[in-house]
Amino acid sequence: MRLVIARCSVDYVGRLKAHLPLATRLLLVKADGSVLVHSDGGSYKPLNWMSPPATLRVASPEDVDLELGVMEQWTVQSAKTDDRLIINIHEKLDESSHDLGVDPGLIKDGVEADLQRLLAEQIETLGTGYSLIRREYFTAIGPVDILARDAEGATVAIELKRRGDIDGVEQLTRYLELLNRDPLLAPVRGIFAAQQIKPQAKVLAYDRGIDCVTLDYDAMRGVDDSESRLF
Amino acid sequence: MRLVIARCSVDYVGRLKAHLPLATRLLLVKADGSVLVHSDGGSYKPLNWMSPPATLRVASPEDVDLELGVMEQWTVQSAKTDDRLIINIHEKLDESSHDLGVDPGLIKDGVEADLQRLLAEQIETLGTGYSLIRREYFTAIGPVDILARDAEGATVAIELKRRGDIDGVEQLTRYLELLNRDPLLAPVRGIFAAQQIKPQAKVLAYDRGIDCVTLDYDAMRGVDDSESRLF
DNA sequence: CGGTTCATGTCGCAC
DNA sequence: GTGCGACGTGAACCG
Repeated sequence: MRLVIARCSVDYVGRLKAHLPLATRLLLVKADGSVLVHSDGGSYKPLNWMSPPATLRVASPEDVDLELGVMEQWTVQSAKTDDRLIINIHEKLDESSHDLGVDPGLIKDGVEADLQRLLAEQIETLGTGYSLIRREYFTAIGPVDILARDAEGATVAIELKRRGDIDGVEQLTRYLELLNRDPLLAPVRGIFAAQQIKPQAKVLAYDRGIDCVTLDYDAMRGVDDSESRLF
Repeated sequence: MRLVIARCSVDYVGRLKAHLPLATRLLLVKADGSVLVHSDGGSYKPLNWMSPPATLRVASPEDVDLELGVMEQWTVQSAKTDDRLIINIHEKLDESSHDLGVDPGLIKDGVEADLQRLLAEQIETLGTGYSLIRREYFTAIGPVDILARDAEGATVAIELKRRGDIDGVEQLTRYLELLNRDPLLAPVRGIFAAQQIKPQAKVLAYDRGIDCVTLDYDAMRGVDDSESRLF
């Protein structure tokens, strides 16, 4: 990993065009040729960047650029697409290089997959008498997160989200339309389950006869035995 | 901006939990208190991070951590939420600090707004005799990108995307349903216009009587006079 | 390799 | 501040 603090301007040409005027920034060159241009604010997203795999070519500036004060020109070329990043360096304020080795990677807990596993194990959270048919019930247009049976024996399709948005309701609607064409399953009800559900997603859901359920992940994990996987 | 190369382990607790085992990484502390943990690979997304506003507190490790080899413990606390990042530093390999100043920011060209402006100016791209009614035609469920009239005088609702996906078709469908309830406008046709349209989005669109149009941004910009805004 | 869906999405704009 | 949609979305998973 190479770190350069430099006064530079940056141009990106690819899926769109973008330009960064002359200013002091951090240039981060990773081992795979990717480059990140960071300012001292914003969040984790760089001002501009090139994704790996890419190659960095360093060149002396053309005369016209030289006169504008460019001391070095970097061209970062994507190996797969014709995306290109051009960095005109006017002044290098600091530079260092470090060997970091391969990272063991991130371990996560609490993503949708965890939520799905917990809800499948605790399907009675939705109501007394509910039983699981199966997770990831496959249809022609994609898998339904959970298929269950309610106390009356009716089939229930459950769409699960961490954050319940209008998209999720549309998705569940498409599944329900398809599932209800199957005489062995029909009639199929829908439940939209999420940790948070946006008001208008709720409105749309109820308008289509879909029930909404807000899930408490911590409570559900508390019930589960294997709660302490991470620590 | 502060840069530290350190052997460290990282734990995040917030919307989910995440853990990074001990390894050598770059720790980047920005002026607004945000922290980025980068490895020497992956892409521009850090392995872990804390978004601003946040505060970094440096503490001596507890005895139990000290015995495990921790020389310094960073706690990065989000100012708005109770998200927290804990970085156990075992060894600092390098450290530097730089004053970057405020960045003038990124200038973009070629995003959906540019596409919309160009299509509105060149509405005849869609067919002879087309005329613009207005951009961002407001409805109760949101603005229709472009409302136009075709050669026969029929109203046309145009949904514009850079990448045409199934979502866009759903969105346009909702608009059409609503617009067709208005006797002054009905009947309203739909056109789904994008730089690229996915095959199944096309299938869904045609199934609903929506036409698809693929747009050539470079050609449209070429027609436009004010092509050289960026360079 | 393409298709689909999730995300600690982030970001910017309009209300 | 909040809601909403675009994004060079990126990243993971699955065929």
